[in-house]
Amino acid sequence: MKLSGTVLDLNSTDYSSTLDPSYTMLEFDNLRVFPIDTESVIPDPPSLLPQTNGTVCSICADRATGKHYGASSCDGCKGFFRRSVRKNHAYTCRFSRQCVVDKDKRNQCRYCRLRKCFRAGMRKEAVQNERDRISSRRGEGHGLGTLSISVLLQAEAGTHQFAALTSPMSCDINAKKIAGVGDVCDSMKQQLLLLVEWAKRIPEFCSLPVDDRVSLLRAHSAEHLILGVTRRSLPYNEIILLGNDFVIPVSGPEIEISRVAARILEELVKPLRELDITDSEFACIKTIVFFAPDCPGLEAPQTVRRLRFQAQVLLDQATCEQRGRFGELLLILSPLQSVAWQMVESLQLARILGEASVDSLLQEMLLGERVAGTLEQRTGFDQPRRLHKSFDQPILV
Amino acid sequence: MKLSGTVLDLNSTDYSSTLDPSYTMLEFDNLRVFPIDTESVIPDPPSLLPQTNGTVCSICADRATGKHYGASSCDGCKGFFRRSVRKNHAYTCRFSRQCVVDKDKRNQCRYCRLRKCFRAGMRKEAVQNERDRISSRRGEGHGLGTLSISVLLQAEAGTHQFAALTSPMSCDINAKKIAGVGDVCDSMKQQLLLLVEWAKRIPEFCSLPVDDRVSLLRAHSAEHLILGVTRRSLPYNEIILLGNDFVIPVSGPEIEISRVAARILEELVKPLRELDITDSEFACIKTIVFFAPDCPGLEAPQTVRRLRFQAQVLLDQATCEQRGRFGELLLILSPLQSVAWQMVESLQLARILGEASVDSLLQEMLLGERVAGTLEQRTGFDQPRRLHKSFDQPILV
DNA sequence: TGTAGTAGGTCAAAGGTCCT
DNA sequence: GAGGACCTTTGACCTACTAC
Repeated sequence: MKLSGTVLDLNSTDYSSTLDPSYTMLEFDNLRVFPIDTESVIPDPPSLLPQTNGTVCSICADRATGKHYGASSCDGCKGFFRRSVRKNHAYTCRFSRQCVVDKDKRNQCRYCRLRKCFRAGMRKEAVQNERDRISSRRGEGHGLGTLSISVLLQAEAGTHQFAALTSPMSCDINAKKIAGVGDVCDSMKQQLLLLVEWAKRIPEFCSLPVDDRVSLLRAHSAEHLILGVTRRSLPYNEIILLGNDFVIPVSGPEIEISRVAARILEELVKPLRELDITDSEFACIKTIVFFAPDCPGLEAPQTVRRLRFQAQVLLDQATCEQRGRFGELLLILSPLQSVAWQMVESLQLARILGEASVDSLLQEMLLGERVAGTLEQRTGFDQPRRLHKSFDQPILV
Repeated sequence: MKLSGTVLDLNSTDYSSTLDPSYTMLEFDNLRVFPIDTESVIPDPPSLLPQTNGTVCSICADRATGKHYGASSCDGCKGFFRRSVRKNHAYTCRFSRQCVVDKDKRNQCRYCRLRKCFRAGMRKEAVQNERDRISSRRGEGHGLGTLSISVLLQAEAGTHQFAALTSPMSCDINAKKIAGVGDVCDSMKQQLLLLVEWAKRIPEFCSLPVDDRVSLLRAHSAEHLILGVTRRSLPYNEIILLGNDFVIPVSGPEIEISRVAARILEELVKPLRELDITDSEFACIKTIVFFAPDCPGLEAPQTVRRLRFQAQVLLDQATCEQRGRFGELLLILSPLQSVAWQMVESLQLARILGEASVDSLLQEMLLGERVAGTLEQRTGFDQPRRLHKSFDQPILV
């Protein structure tokens, strides 16, 4: 820590641009409490202020001495990361894994500091063995698998963009309308189409036989709906937020719907919020759910199994060696499956009672009923098929 | 952290910025502002101190262990200064603030000792905030984790012994009889009672509130049945082996039953055989399934969640760092849950069709129907309850 | 051949631990 | 609870290797 580093350094840089915005926001919000009006506080000589992102440690906001292990950081965080990785340290947080990591407090919780190192982009592979050098610098594509975090994150981002065009979300949570049964069905339909869009952005999916593509899309679509609504609802306690900007309160007028909403909040939102799940982790989980090798009628189950294997190894990496975290995330899949089934049952009931008019897409994907060619039509999968009989090339954008 | 300040900093006139004005330091402050004795303004020159400079504590003349907080000092004075500053101690001198501070008498007046620390050049700014705990030394008993592999293996072994007494198994697989619906129900009942025996052998289970014990036993009993039959059937390809020595072939006379058997073989036995699952891993998985924190109506869900966490960390350890193995094992839980549900549905159907006479224990544990006191009666959980109203001690052997 | 960038290493002086 | 002998961690500063 150099002398010039003061609290005022915090003013100078837009941290959110250098860090994954999904996790530390809370901490940074806290930090920003003081410095919003910089001009009025002290007119610092420009020379003392870090000019670029590169001069600030993305872990603790101390002055950075360069890029280390993949993240711009100070010597302290650099040394801390190296020691932690070399000695294979397993720290535990004495609090609730939400400790603030800044220049002053960085030594107060090693668990949270190490987590922040990983999240800022430090990679343990970059720490070398004692007394030896890595020969090839640019060896970035580590691993056997073809799936990569970046592909998954891009697929996610692309789909979100796509969704933003379709249905813009309002800002004020209190202004949102409570969903009726019809709104829920609309949202589900919309989200299922987004799932197809998402899948199309994964090259490994596109290389599968067309029948397997359809099978996978149908197999766990309900879980994907629940997963999506869970992610969207992470900030809330009493409501879940649908993709079409409607909300479902836990104590709403539709008993059956609210029951599912309550389970989503209790069994999924709550634990995931406590874990403070990252975007990468979410992307991996979605992929793990998607590539379901037990899906009935699969032509290439071993390929799907291999893809799921890659995805779970990616998730393991994404959890940054935090003791128990990988397991806790995978264990979310059980309640996810359970809640998804309850949702499907509710939908079925609603249809029987005549409360909901179930679209043929919902019928095929969620209720598992064959409606001739629905999925193929909606997704454009059938077109190339007409062209050549044994089509198995990537089709889509 | 670079300590740019030198001993000479004490000469600076702005005492208020370096000294806490609230208590003892204020007096020292005053001493400097109105110097009664001029020596006290500047740190004692090393030459005036007894013996050689670096090896002697400038406060008490004990052997120094280095420079601490700006003054060459012994560990005692170092620790004393840190504690005093951290805790903001305000000492007072019982005499006339002229106490001798040497190795023998340094503990006789804390006021004079602290004053001498400051005068020797120690600066309170050099004392940092509290850090994270190290706990590398004594605390290997990792306080939280009570669950251990050996307890789980013993519970397993004990239950198997118990089972061997009840129903001995024949050796020749070809000699075994094909199970009818009644045999299946008998086997399930027997296995459920064994599940209770197993649970009783886990002290952490016995320490739970009695209602939670009952809830956990009911919650995932179907999965435990499937898990048991999976393990028993690991050597086979075309049949599953029940606990009462009957078998179910995948192509048997009972279509509904065989369908479940086929899924068990395909989705559970096959992948677990490929992984060559060990006893320890199996024991952990069983425990993970058992301690289900989302189980409805739990009094102590956090305790159950902690136990499951311990179990999954144990499983992680049991996989011996083999890349991807832990994830593959946890991902078995999805088909396990799915197959278990299908089994329950089949059972329900069989009961409705009058094919099976479902015992009240099965009814309560598998079908989730409340049959007054069945579980409590069968498992002996009610006896102590009758004895005292608010019973919550471990009951069983 | 130099220089920027980022690995690796060192050790004084912080920290914490735990028995007395 | 405080003292202090003893051990761990931190981080400022340094060297070394590689790519341009």
